[in-house]
Amino acid sequence: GPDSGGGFHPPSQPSDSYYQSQRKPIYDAYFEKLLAADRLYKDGDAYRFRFDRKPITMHDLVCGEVTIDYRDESNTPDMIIRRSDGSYVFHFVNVVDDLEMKMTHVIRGEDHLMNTPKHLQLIEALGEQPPQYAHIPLILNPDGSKMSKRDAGAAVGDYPKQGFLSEAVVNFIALLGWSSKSDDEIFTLTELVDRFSIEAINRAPARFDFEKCKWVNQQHIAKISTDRFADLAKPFVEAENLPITENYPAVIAAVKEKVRLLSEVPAAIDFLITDTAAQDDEAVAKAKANPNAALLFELAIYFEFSGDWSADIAKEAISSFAQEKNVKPGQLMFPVRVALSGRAHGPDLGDIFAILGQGKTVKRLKEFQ
RNA sequence: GACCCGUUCGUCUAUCGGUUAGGACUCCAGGUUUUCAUCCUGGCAAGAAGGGUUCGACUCCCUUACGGGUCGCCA
Repeated sequence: GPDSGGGFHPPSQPSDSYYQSQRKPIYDAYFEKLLAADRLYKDGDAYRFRFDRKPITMHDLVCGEVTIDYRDESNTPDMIIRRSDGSYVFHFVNVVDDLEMKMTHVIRGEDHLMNTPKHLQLIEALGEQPPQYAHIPLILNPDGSKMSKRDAGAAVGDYPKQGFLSEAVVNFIALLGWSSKSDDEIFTLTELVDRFSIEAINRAPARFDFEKCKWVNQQHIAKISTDRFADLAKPFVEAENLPITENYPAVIAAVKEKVRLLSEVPAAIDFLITDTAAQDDEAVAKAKANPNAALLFELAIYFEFSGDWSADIAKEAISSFAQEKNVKPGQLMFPVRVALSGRAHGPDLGDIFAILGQGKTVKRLKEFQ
């Protein structure tokens, strides 16, 4: 339908003209009203609305009192409201729809601020009462330039694709130009609804900070259940052609607090579910240079003859083995981690032991030469 | 160009005439965690500039600079 809340859909979408054709009788009626009030005049086959030549003051909930002087005709030429082809322009259908729907508040981007006196004039000419307006600041690119539709972060549909949670995105965007006036920043949707107020919105445009957006996302991931996290992460895992094994729940639980984006999940778990995961060459080289790397084969044997197998048992085994060899367990853990995962960072070592199982743990330790 | 709106750490922000200008993200340094991460502590870092008003200004006023928005038979 007509866009009253910012430019999110492309111009001349078929649905728009279809929508307008359905509602044409309604628009025609309002058009007749203006015609009868002698506020319209022809310009070719189109119709222009004659503005009242006086200062128009709006009382914006965010911007406060703003006055535009319509006596200056050069800056405010009478506007077309009906095109030569009989269709109505945005300003007109927008006003009529808001009136018809009995809108009480119109909250939209600041790019519409200068349109508002036009709408106010239309509403006054129609003898109706205007809604309350709130014009919120626009969001800028990280470098301060204006954000256009193609810029990163502009399309809300891109966030899920990049691995953001919807509630995290809502939370982060709310923080752009608005503050709870407290030190709290992470809010669920209901908390946000509870705390948000138009009065607390700033007037200056804010820049989009991708890093903080990711941090907010991480905070929300930490808050959701492991089950929901597993469901949300699944499409990303499948997109990387990784199998959803029966130990997927355990695998996913091991990395829940380690990722900031859902899209980071595949790379965080691949070594747990396949044997062909890419390795971090730098970490591998560093681990091999570690003096304790020479002990890994022996540790593998030690593990191999351990009767039972669990995260705790394996950790215990490392401790006692380290004691035998007179090294600190902590120093043994880095090369073990790299031998098992191929990288320097990852899940808790106990989780890795448990998920990989005794066989794979022993095998990877032995092969790490 | 005209007309609107704006300007506090790199970024998001608190402050509604009197504060060592606070918090968050990022970064750095410690600490906890036998590992990774989390977490905790500390650190770096700000009132665009110039004039006023005032006992006193980030806060009020003016000018300049800079940024954003709007000036369509687009939405």
